Amino acid sequence: MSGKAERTKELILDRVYPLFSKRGFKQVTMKDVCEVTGLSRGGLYSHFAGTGELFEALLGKITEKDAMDFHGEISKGLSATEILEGALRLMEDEMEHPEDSLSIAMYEYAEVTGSDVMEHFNRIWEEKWTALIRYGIERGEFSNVNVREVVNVILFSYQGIRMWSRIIRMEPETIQSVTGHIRNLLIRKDL
Amino acid sequence: MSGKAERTKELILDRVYPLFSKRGFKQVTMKDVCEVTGLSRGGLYSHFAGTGELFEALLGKITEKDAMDFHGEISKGLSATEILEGALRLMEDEMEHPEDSLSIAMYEYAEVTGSDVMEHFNRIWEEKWTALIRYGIERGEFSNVNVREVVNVILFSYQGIRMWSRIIRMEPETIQSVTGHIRNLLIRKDL
DNA sequence: ATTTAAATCGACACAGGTGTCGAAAAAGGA
DNA sequence: TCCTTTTTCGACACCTGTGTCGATTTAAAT
Repeated sequence: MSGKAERTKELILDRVYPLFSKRGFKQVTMKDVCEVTGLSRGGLYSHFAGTGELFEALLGKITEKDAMDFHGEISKGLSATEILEGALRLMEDEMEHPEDSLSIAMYEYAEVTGSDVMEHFNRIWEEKWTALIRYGIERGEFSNVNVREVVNVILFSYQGIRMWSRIIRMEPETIQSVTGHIRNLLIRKDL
Repeated sequence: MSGKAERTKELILDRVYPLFSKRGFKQVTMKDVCEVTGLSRGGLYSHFAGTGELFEALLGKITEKDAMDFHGEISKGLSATEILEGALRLMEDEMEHPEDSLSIAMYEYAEVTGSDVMEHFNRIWEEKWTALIRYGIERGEFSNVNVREVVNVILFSYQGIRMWSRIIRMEPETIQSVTGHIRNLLIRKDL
């Protein structure tokens, strides 16, 4: 009788996503999960040992769809500038709608459990941006910037905005002024 | 008998600073405060109604010493470059020792209570950096950058690093690569 | 030294979360 | 249909924090 259990697990994971994306990790209790799934405490615990295990399972399910795939896009013959524009648009979307993303929950999860999920994700994004900028410089589309510096600035201002948009009112222009800066840094104007 | 109460309040505020700076806001309980002050629950509550009020009092006491006073420094006849170097060093120090600062606690406090402390502080720093950069441009020391863009990048990457250094291992060079970028952005090399 | 008001104590009731367990219900193979 | 195994239920005991309050101690004015 394995079918039922699997289906229930799927149901739980589906229902629980908005909970974590909107509230973060710490603010989600098993009681909330009960309400949103219609299951009882006992029913829940026979699938997941707690919110930690639940969130890990959710992460495992989500991680696969990887939003920004430079290498794939490069091989599709896109220019560095085109890829950059796509990436910046993605960043803007996520920064303007932080409630749809698990980033904050991941941050809190890492904070609470000491897990290294964030180091993992951070490294992935670092590598991707590094690859993109190198590619753009090689092709002569981008200025010859210090790659390490610019990558760090991109990643940290991105993360800074994400965290801060939770607690201070953030105008879209503020976000766009940062992505605009990145664009100006990279794209050569002397062509 | 007003003297005693005042002294006890001072004692509490002194003892409680490291608690908030090291653990943030949410992770500090009245029990912790009891331990660190030697007072009992009742004794504490007759001074502060809870960790919220306690933290607010701490903020009020701290706010006065304002680390970065551009206008004062400008009137002392310092060059924009000198002020910038001082500010960057301050940023580096705080980013390398986040456990000595109340920033994280303030962030969490704002998150939990919906208070606008952070908006306030954010605006202050925004104004100060704006003033500094304009000053540097006027004096011909800084490049003619887009002020708004650069100020936002500075503030957000600063805040991003501060948040993230809590959960991922952060090399000093990483931090320096960001302050280095700011320096390169601003200081003219064509002189 | 006495008195009075302020400051402190610590036991208490409460709130909201956790994880458990035996009993009940549902699923699906025979 | 019946019987076994899986799944689900919800009451339970526990934990950790909160804020309160009458009793007690301490400070300082007279």
